[in-house]
Formats: sequence, C-alpha cells, structure tokens
Amino acid sequence: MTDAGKIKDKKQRFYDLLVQIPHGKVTTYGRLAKIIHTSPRVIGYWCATNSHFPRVPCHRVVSSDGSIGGYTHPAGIKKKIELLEKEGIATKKGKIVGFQSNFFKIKK
DNA sequence: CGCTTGACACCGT
DNA sequence: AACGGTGCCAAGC
Repeated sequence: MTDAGKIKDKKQRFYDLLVQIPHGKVTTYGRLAKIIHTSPRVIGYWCATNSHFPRVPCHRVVSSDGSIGGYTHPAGIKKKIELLEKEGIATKKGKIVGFQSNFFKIKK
C-alpha cells in the first residue's frame, strides 16, 4: 500500500498534529503523548526546541488540567498567557478558564 | 553537538 | 495515605 499515510518520525507526527489545531483552540500534553505514544515530557521539549512561529503554535499547548505548564520563550511564560487570550481564550491566574470548552478534539 | 527517551516528584481524588 | 497522571528537564549516543 500506498503510503500516503506513511508514518514518519513521531516528532514529525507531533508537529503535524499540532499545526492542525485551529486558531482559538488548545490541546494538552498528556493527550498528545497518548496519541503519539511517547512521554508527556517529550511533548513539551519538542515545542521548546521549535518555538518558531507560526510553524509550531506551542503556545496552544497546555497541561492537562488547564495550567500553562511551562514555556521556553524569549518573552516569558506570561507572554504565552497573553498570546492565549489574544486567540480568544480566557485565563485566570495562569490557568485557562473553560479551557475544556476550547479543547480541540484531536483526531486519533 | 543535537536529538530522543525515561524516571521521579507533586497534586488531586 | 497511597495511587495514577502529568511535566517545556537532563543525560547518553
């Protein structure tokens, strides 16, 4: 068969998954980790080493409970929060408000 | 040197 | 109090 859907590196798969997230939507590390079948820590690192916008909107990735988690950026984690709000996502005390409503249903 | 993988600690139930 | 899940780091090849 074809390989139109040939599986590339997990990392590449992760980026492909991440870029399919629409504007104003968010996802979680653990969810991605389960889908890609890797460690949730890896998810964050892949983002950290690829904070090149708009290639990878890692700012749309938050922890599983709605926390921002961490963020390696020349601006600071707070910048991520502001960026999130700019997308249309509300945050409170560094936590996403109703983030579950903005949760993007990733296709498995 | 850059990229990838894993275990431990913390929080919630 | 213990277990399960999450987490943007550090070490190894």
